[in-house]
Amino acid sequence: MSSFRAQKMAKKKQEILRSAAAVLVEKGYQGTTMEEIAAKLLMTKGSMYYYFKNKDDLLYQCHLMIMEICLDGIEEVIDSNLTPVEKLRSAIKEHILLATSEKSMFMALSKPNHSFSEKQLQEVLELRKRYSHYFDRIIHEGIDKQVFCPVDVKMVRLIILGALNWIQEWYDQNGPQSAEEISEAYASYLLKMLMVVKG
Amino acid sequence: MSSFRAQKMAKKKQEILRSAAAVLVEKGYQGTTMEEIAAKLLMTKGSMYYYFKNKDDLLYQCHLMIMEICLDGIEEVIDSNLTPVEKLRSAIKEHILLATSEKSMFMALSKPNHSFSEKQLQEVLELRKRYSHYFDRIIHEGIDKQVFCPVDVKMVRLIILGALNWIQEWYDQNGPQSAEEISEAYASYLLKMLMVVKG
DNA sequence: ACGAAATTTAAACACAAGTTCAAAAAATAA
DNA sequence: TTATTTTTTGAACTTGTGTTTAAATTTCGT
Repeated sequence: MSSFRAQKMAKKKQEILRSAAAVLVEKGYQGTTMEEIAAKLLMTKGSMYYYFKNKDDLLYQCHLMIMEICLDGIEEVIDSNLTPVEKLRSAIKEHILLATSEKSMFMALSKPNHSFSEKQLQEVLELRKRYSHYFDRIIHEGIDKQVFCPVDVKMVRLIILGALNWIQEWYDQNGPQSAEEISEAYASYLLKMLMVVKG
Repeated sequence: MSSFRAQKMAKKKQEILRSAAAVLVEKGYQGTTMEEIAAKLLMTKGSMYYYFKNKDDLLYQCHLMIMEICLDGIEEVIDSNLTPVEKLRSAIKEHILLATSEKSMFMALSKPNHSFSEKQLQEVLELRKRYSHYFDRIIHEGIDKQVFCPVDVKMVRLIILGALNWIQEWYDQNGPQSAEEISEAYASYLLKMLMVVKG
């Protein structure tokens, strides 16, 4: 019955979340204003409160949405039949494409500064941990199959994700190199870090 | 004569800048308040204005100070007689030590969002470019001497600095691994990315 | 110790941004 | 069309924070 209404509301929520994500990534948590989020959609800030309890709630759900997209991407890679090398390459490329095009990543909530409730914070941290864990699994698999040399998995994962996440700091849509080129280069250089030296 | 007074004033400015840098790194630009900076020094926010024109001026000079420390560190490395490998290792370790102990890096002003004047912004960007350039020089030197394999220097530098800068997002003073251990690991893994494969 | 200069304070002000709300407008069902 | 429900609006309220300022306090040379 009212599923039509419900759908419409859900769609509007999505729009708002997308707009919020864009501002969030560009301006950071403190710099994101309800007004700017609304303005992008030709709405007034007051009407945001019809869809979300408050700013924190909005930005929290924004994080959930972003993380969900990321997780969907890497889970597809994990479940594929690719070799560890190709899995890692895919995961890296996927991450970069998301970070540059979709322009949203877990960056904004880097440090747990926000006024998120403890429950919200734990949820976001949990999703992030799950994402990191998938990278660890790929690396482990590679080591087991002896296509990657034995390394401190956590350290290498931190290096990789650090390098990837930093891209948003300098990436420019109109810059000389496309996201595609960047991701190719990043994947090959980062993989080299893990390659066994064939004598 | 009054150089005593001047010195005292300079010292106080330094203290304020240090306090500001700490808050800045932790809270980000928008999250940094004059009150918090002052509170750390048992001062009132009003007295900050005796030393700095306004918040922007303070945070701008804060950036200059941070960049100067970074540049001093890497210039010492550049001018040394170390091999390219050791130079890069030193630069990486120096950067990590600064980022974790001194806890200040160019992070905070990542994207040019702020209300900095155009002149201030250009100055900060210029210093940052200089810092990046030193890394490029080391990598180039290694390639020329054939201890590093030929790579896209800019890309590799972005990967390295990205990985390093991201450390502040997760580093915890009381965590299991010391900054020293982290820097050792990072240096060795990142260098592997550049090593020529000896057949 | 005295007076001038330097420094700090606390209160006041301005303004931006999150939030609330009653009324208006739009959408929908009858 | 009319009545009811949903959605949007715009203004008002609140709070936090940057900034100013006059007065109080401290510092320091003589």
